[in-house]
Amino acid sequence: MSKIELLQGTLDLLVLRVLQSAPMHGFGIALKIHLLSADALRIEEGSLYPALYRMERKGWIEAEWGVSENNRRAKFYQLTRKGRKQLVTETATWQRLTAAVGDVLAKAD
Amino acid sequence: MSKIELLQGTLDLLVLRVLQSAPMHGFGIALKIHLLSADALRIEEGSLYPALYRMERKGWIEAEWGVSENNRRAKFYQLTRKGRKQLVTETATWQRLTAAVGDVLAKAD
DNA sequence: TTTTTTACCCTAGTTGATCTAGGGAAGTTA
DNA sequence: TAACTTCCCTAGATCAACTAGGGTAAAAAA
Repeated sequence: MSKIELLQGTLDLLVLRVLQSAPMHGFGIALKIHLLSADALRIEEGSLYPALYRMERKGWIEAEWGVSENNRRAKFYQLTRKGRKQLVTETATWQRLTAAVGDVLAKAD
Repeated sequence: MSKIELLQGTLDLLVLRVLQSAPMHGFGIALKIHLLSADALRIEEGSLYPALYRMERKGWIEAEWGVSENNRRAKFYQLTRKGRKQLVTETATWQRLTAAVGDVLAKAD
């Protein structure tokens, strides 16, 4: 039995959006999403790291090893130009789909 | 390469909501969602019928064979008490998660 | 100084919803 | 009678997310 803490397909969007504000390491991305969503969204590491690889492979983000605020070894990700474009289209898709679901929920009678 | 026309996890919610207004057969459910969403959501039959079985197996809906408006053999589904409860909780979850994603999108800077 | 905790990264294997790509039957229209 | 529409069904593929681990090194606690 698996808990669903995330609408499937939104993780990429969330990561892209958080990275838009600043380059960040994986652990930090998860933390920030958790905080900004007021505890509503939890990103499991087993979801996050594979997602980061996918996105890197697609050329949306790129990584660089560095040292974190806590003096730990960390991989910092930042958006590429392609990633910025992707963020725009995914945001639009998100708006369109959620609006559509909202319409059905509101008007079904 | 697969097109994503739906946020994963929303199909059950949409079906439950549409059935709340009236019992309906599968084909009609798909049509109604398509119409209400102004063409934004398309339910493939290969997604819909397995979903209906799942939901029937979970006791959220129940089926009865009948005859459609077009004089065709059709299976009419309606919500059970359990299905109505499920609709309430899934609607709440939907609101919570989309609001949370909205927060991240809005406040990430 | 040793132990425990925290911060960070990684991955193999499973699950499960959705899609693809069909097939079939029965009524309607041409 | 052929073509089209409406309606139902299913096997197999895909792929994102989850489970459930493992590892290293710094920091904090004992």
